[in-house]
Formats: sequence, C-alpha cells, structure tokens
Amino acid sequence: MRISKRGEYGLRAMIALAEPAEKSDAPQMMQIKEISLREQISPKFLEQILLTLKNAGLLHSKMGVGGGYYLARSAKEITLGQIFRVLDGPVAPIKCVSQMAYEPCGCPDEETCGLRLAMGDVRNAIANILDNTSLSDVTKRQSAVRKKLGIK
Amino acid sequence: MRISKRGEYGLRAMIALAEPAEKSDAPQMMQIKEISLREQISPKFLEQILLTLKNAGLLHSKMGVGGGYYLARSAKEITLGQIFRVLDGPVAPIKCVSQMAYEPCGCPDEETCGLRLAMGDVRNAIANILDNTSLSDVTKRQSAVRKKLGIK
DNA sequence: TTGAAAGTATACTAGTACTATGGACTTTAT
DNA sequence: ATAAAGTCCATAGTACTAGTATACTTTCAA
Repeated sequence: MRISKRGEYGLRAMIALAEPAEKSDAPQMMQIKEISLREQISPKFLEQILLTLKNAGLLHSKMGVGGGYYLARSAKEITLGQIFRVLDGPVAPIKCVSQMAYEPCGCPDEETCGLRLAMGDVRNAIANILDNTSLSDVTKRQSAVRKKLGIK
Repeated sequence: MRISKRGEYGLRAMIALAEPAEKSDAPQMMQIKEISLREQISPKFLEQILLTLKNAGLLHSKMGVGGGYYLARSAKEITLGQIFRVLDGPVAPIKCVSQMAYEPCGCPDEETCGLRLAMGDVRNAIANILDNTSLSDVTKRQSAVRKKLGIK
C-alpha cells in the first residue's frame, strides 16, 4: 500500500510551493534547486516530477533567468488527491473498485465479491481524505502544529 | 496505492476457505486445485502464497491424499489486515507513519511535516478497515448481498 | 549579442519487485 | 507400492522504480 517516491517527492514539492503562498497572497515561485535542496531530493529526478505536474496543469513555470515553478491555482483549490493521481495513478487498491480507472478483476461474480466490497470501503476512505485535503489545509495544519510546539 | 497480486489472491483464497465454514462449523478443507480453479489463479503461484500464509500461522495443511488447506483459527478471528500484512507488508503509505515498520522518511522535521500528518490519517483509515474486518464479516456481507439480489 | 541561468524533452540504466514456472522431494491413504 | 497431494527451492521474464545523462530552448542582463 506504499506510495512511490515520485508521488512522495511530488507531494512534498507541492506543499513546499504552497507554504509561503499562505502568507503572501501572490503565487510563490521556487526553483528546482531550491526545492531539491530543502527537501533533499535529486534535482534531476525532481525536474521530471515537476514537469509531469506541469503537463497535468497543476503547476505553471517561468523559463529563463529568475524563473521557476509556481502553483497553477490557489493552494485551496489543489487537493492531495489530484497530485497523487497524476504521479501514482488511481487511488483504488484493486482495479474493480476504481472510480477513475475501472477494470474487471476477474472474480466469478463482481456484485457479490466480498473482497471487492471490502476494498471498496478502503478506496472510499483513502479518496475521502486525499480529495478533501487541499494544500492549504496541509500548510495550515503544519503551522498549527508548529505553534503548539512553540517552534518558530 | 495498489495491492499486489499476491495480496489479492491470498485474500481471495482465505475468503474462499472461510466461506463454507460459515454453514458447517467445522474448519473447511480445500485443495489448491479447487481454489485455483474457482478463483482463476495459477495453481503454482497460489501454492507459494498459501505456503507463506501457512508459515505465518494463518493456515494449516494436511499432506497426502485427501489433504488440503484450512484456516488455522475461526473465520471470526482472522482479519483482512493480518492476511494483507503477511503478503504485502505494512499498511502505511509512507514509512514514517508505519506502526509495524517505522522508518524515518528524511523530511527536515518529522513532527511538523504536513505530508506525514496527512498520510498518518490515510494509514489509520486503511488500518481501521482492514483490522476490524474479519473473514467472517466478509462472508456474511457476501451472503447478505446475495440474498438482497435474490441469487442462490 | 552573447552567455549564463533556468526549464524542456528524451533516452538510458542499474536494481528491485512482481508474477509466475519447473522440478525434485516428502507425506499419506489405499 | 503407488499415486495423490503438499513442500521446498531455484530461476526467469517482465515491469516498475529511482535516478543519470545529454542535448535543446527560452529568457534576461551585461
């Protein structure tokens, strides 16, 4: 049930891009180097990931000197589910319960397949969290925890 | 977030072994061939999986003619979580939120890492379902759906 | 107008996990 | 004794993962 490194790094990068944007309302621009340094990610690998995210319409970029990446929409409007699906594919643990990429799983009777019923619950539980958590929810929670711990 | 084929097949096989046991109270014994035919699984692959499950103490077997596999405990006492963990490892989507196999994930500050907080929720949601659903819950639900649809 | 900074686009690779398959061996009932 | 059934171990193809490498384009500023 693991998420891939691509997924993990992509989510981290998006959160990093959302974080300063919380204070200043303007979209925050960051460079690959900056993010890779801060999150300890191979810059070349991160590059691929950000590009994928850009092609999916979640990021915009500015080329040339002083360029970088920034969120395509406000942090409130981007959910973890959107990011995850771009990088790691469907959320469902088994294809026959996927909303986005349904495929039959080969059980004798899908309607009454017990595994399918249980895994459907799991899918819904995961999707509920990922699709209802925006980047701004994440950064808010982060800073709440920081305050509670008296850090920074 | 996909489960592996090993996990899927193992869960299917365990459910199949639990199903008839609901009616007759005695532990139901089934042969590899029987399960593989019914669930459309390569018998050799299934063999490996059942062996793993046996070594983990979830199944017992009887050798020789008229042998087969049967549940080591009653269907009420075996959860989907137990089976899943044997075949697919920890439930957590990211190592740093795993209860069974914690490892640091390399984020600058684990306490305040937003991804970690969100993935912790996901882990708990998944574990809640898998650890609180027994094989007997699954078979009961199956037959409930069957009745509702007027099948068999 | 040139060059350095930054993003874009592919191609490649080493390692690992997944999904099996095959064959030799052991146990058991008849 | 023999055949059915389970056990154990080795290995092979494929796909995926994580990461590198290389060449190219855009932009800005000196």
